[in-house]
Amino acid sequence: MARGRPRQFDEDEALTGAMVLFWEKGLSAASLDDLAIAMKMNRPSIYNAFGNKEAIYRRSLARFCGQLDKGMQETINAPTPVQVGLTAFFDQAIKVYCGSNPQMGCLMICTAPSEAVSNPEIGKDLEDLISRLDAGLSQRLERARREGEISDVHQPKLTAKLLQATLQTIALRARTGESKASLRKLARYAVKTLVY
Amino acid sequence: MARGRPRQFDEDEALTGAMVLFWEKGLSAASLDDLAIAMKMNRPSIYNAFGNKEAIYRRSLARFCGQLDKGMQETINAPTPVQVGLTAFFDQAIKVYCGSNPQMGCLMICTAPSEAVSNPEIGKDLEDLISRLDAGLSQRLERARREGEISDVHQPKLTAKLLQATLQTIALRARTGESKASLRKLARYAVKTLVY
DNA sequence: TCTTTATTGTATTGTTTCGCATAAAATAAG
DNA sequence: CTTATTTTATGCGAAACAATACAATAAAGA
Repeated sequence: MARGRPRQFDEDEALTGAMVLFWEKGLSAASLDDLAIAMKMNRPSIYNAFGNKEAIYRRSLARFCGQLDKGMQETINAPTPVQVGLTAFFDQAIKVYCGSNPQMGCLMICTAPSEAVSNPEIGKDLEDLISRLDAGLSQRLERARREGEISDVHQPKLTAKLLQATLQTIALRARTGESKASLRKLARYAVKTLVY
Repeated sequence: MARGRPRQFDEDEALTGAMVLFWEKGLSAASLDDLAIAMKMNRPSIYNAFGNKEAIYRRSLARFCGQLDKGMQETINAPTPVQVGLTAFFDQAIKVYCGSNPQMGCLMICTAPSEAVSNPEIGKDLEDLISRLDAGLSQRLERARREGEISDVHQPKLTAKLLQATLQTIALRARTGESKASLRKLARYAVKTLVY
């Protein structure tokens, strides 16, 4: 098997390169030449292997959000108090948002909205991520309430949205260069204020 | 005075048209042809009167944020209880974010972040708006605390950031088509939960 | 009326863009 | 060794792009 000429690029590495490019520039401002450099491929190979720019962008989104969602499920559903799990989740996100190159924030929150109106599929991708995070957070809060970990006054679905709001402001503030320390402080205050 | 040939375009109307275009598409995805149509001008006149695309985008940001900031100062500093002022501020923002054409959200929050890394001046514009809103909200909360309107447990600067987080999530959710009713419910819950 | 000043519209600049056609290269199967 | 299959690399071409040159136009001032 593997009939023809073997591939010279590593699919995973190429997609990672694409993701980093889009993370920095968004979809519209990234050219195919940028993309070819970032993926270490030439344009025809890109089209052959992955399709056009938009397809690769959406695939980058999917990969990024998959990791984010999975990270959330793991940290907030770990066998720890709900506040500990949430704090761990925020800390993890802050690490990604202020990662290697600071000023990055969240690929989805910082680059998809500007495309979302003229490209409804990207709008749907954004909506889906928001819904999934709402649902995951809300379920964890409901369980915490059932198990008597938090007060009855909470409306889990709305508190979940405020926790996601915290995540989003962290993403946006990271993009403007706010420090990890400041963002961690904000995250801890949010958990303390919203979940008790 | 007004020496030469009179202008055929209305400066204010042209800038409004440009703002609406950028609000929908962001900076990079909007072409000069789009801009010429939106501003009802031809390209040379645009350059002559306003400079290049980026300059017009940043001017649109400034105008939009000026209105937002002014609206906030007026509503939250009105002679009403702090919760009432905050609710009015959110309601006003929701009206703008879900205005004429729904799915718009906030010009700054939804379009500037994607440009902020490759264009530091836009990053600065974003940072400045966030700072101004933080400051305005924080000052109002401090006054409320001094005047015994809210509890001593609050840290005004951090609570202000969570209120802005609420504003930002409203902007992002509006961009994905979430309904006014749902956003208003979220805003009311945020005020109730964060400011007491 | 003639000059000066400013805006308009046409037309064109050179560049960048995307997507693809084509041929060479490299491997597996027959 | 030959054929079939797949990826690579050069590079093309049409379209879109940002930005400007230039002449025509329209008003104010002298």
